[in-house]
Amino acid sequence: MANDKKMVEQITAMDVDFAQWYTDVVKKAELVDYSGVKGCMIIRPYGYAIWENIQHDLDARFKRLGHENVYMPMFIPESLLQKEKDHVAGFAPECAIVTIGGQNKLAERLVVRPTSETLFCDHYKNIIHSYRDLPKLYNQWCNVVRWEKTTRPFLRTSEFLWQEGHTMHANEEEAREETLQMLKCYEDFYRETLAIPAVTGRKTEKEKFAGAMETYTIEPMMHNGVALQGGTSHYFGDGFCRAFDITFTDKDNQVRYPHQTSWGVSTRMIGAIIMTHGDDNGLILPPKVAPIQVAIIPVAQHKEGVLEKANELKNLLAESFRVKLDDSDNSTGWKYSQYEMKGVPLRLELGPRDIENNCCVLVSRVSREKKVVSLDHLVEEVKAALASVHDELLARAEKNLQEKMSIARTHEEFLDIAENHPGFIKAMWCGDSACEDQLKDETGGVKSRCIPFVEEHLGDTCVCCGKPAKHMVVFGRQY
RNA sequence: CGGGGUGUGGCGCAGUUGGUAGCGCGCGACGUUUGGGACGUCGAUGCCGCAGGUUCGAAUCCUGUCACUCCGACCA
Repeated sequence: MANDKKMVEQITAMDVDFAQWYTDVVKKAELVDYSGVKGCMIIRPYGYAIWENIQHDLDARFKRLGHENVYMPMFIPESLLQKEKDHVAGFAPECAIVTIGGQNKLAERLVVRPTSETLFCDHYKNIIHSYRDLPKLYNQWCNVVRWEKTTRPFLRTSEFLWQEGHTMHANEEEAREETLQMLKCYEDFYRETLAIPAVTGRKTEKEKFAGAMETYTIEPMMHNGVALQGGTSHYFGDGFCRAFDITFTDKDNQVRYPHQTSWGVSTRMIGAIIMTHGDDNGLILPPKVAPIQVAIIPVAQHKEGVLEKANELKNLLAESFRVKLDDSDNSTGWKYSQYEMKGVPLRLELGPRDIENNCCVLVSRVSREKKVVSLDHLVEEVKAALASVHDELLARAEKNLQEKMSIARTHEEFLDIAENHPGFIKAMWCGDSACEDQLKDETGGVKSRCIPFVEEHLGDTCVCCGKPAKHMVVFGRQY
């Protein structure tokens, strides 16, 4: 049995065509189907179950930090969206707008929410009056619509599912703290739950969210070296509050504007999982979000006692794990491939020989090595095997991130790396967005990802213009 | 928004100089199989993207239109 042999012919190899590989995996693993509306995807049960697991984990993290869930309308009156000028300028080009209700033309057009800052502000205006009303720590799970020109399942879709946290604070310090805390929350989630390492930091002026004073971002690197903006956390200052006239009376009897944050992650994370962990045999799911953690495959299931024993193991394991016993009449080989394609982290094979010896075979999706284990300590063995899958995935992704991280000290070096070495590039930068534009033009799409929290001193001058450098920036192409 | 490509059973495709639609996979039944995508027999499935036109006759030729897709540009 050759481990390096590609077992699944329906999936295009990564090296041949990464984009096609991605599309194949998304379809063959039954995560999505295309719908009749451009850019809108049907998230199938297996894909949606991943999202549900993500939600459960993240939601618990948010609540532990004191946040409450709410639900806002999906329609925003156009005038409301226009209250904050930077915000509307950023989103206007990609809004879907409802103009007819029933049979009648609407008096005011309704924008299908691309994000809900304005709705939250409109509501906060009514419920925030005193410092005693602060902080307000709200979150909502919902869908949003952004009319994208080019779309790809999970990575960029016209409609997507996400969570958006919107908080209000009595002062700047507290709001800034919240902004950073939530980015840290995302970073922990990415590592601990998705097994994905990432670069984190602050967006440059040019890449900031429309209307924000600061945007912080988490930027994981995909297997092919391309970045994915994996989540953002924004500090707004009091800009929206001034535009929406939200005020409160502080302890000292002074009327003040609250300070605001928002933060969000979306179904795009599923795209990050696919492109970070997947291989030529298909998807590999981090155990903590895998809808099926253990697939039990009976061997020679028609033989006396095999299915009975398999069911017994299923019931035992189901107390601690998400388990599926496949007793369909597909061949065992077909089942092996099927669950590998769908990224199930652990396979358990059980046949007559195993039953005779009171053991079974565990196969990790990452290494595809078979390990014979005794049935006496099965729960512990499975637990350890799943933990090891998580660790291996994280280690592998970290290795990829390090290997594809380059340093550019000169302009020529930057262009050479951009051309010949896929991945992130660390370089010094003067702070002028003209240099960002120039580098992007010259390289055909390499943009600043962020100014990392921990900067290194790589030199004194900007990699683009040669003027004194202000920051170290991580650059890269993005999805 | 510019440039290219593709629309034919569920999926992937073939279809010659116009003659009334085929293959593989999948699907269903039965039988044999079962430790890395098994095999045989039988069977079901088509407004050939849509609308016009040419013609005795159009999947095929002409015009228009719509959708999808890839590469740019734009964008979280």
